[in-house]
Amino acid sequence: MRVLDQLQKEDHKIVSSAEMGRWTGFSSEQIRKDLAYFGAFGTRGVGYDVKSLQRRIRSILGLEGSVPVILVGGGSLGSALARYNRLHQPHLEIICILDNDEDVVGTTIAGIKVRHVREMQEVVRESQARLAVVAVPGDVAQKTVDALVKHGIRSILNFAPVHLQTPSDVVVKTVDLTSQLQSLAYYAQRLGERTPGQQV
Amino acid sequence: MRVLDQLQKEDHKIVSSAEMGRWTGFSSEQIRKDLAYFGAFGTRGVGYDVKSLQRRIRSILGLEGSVPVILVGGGSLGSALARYNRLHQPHLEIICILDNDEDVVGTTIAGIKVRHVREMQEVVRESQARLAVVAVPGDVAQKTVDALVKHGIRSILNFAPVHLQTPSDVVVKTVDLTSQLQSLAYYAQRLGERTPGQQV
DNA sequence: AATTGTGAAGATCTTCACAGCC
DNA sequence: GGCTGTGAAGATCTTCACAATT
Repeated sequence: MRVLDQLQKEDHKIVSSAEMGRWTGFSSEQIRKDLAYFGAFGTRGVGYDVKSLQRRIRSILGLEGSVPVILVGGGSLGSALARYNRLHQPHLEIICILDNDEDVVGTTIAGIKVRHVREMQEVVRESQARLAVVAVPGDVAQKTVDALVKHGIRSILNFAPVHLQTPSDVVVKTVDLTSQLQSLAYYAQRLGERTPGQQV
Repeated sequence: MRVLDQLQKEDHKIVSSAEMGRWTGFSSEQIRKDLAYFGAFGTRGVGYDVKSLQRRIRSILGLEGSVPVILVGGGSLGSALARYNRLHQPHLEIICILDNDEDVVGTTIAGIKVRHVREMQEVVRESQARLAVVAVPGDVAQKTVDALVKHGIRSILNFAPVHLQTPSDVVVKTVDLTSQLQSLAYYAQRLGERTPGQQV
């Protein structure tokens, strides 16, 4: 999606699986297999039409129209995410920030209203959001996620450093920044050793 | 590591692979296989000694003493990362922030000095850092990484939304927040379907 | 001539199941 | 009795290689 958006901006009409491979680090076969899984999108001997592929992937991802996202946690990480302007792209919209700190509730971060966590149910209902970003401390993350799931959230991007339990129809993706850095420390110490794949 | 630190804080002496599995979402076999790869750390019939396992993993990861980390990019994401206190844990230390904005250079973010990117070589040499975090705009990320590698950085945590080219002995881990959310949108739209694994 | 879409082969990762040890 | 460490089996993922198509 990212590569297609870029190519479209640069007015490229056609792109091959090999080119997409170069821009993403995947092999061309992998690109073709993954796209073919959802249908035949390309033209043999030619490649893929940038605009039409972009439209079809967007539709597969469910990124048509405006997709509402709820952000829970208005601390330093939460507000950075709210300000992170790449998240303010046409199809994803952080519609509300929920926090439990009365001093923050009522204010605005990056133009987004901060409301109290206790209004979660209302906010989910009003917005029909199915997607949430969790940026709360680890010790309240499970509780937060349980509440989100109860009110209808189906997918969660979690920045709290804990493994979350959810029903099998709710998808959680945890991004633990400290763990990421710690695992990179392993490679940083092993100087001189050369291994084939480097993008971890 | 995260789980072991927690268990140690709670004064647990012994932990089994099954318990670690519950805390991380991995199967107990997976935990045992992964640990066994580095040696026999447990005691049959008993489990793993929390403190000694913690020490051994810390040593394997190269997290003994203080590991210096350079952060490039003092924008909203960069400074949020600097302020993110879980990264200020005993063994990882962000020793410097590099930026190209003269207005930010010379200031301090979360107690960390901001210096100009042109001082990169000096900063790497002084600190002997091998680890860097890249939080710069996508269009300058490759250039930034090339410079970091040239000056001796071996592992990079990249938040720029681009695939980076590096020599095979340099490890890059890219965290593209927008892509993460976009892929979660896919699962959010598929209501009602139940699939076995949910932690993506 | 070029590039997709895809079976088949190959490689890798995960789970099973149990011997070995405390 | 309980839990680790690990070969073997099973499952999944990736690459190869080429027919199909423009």
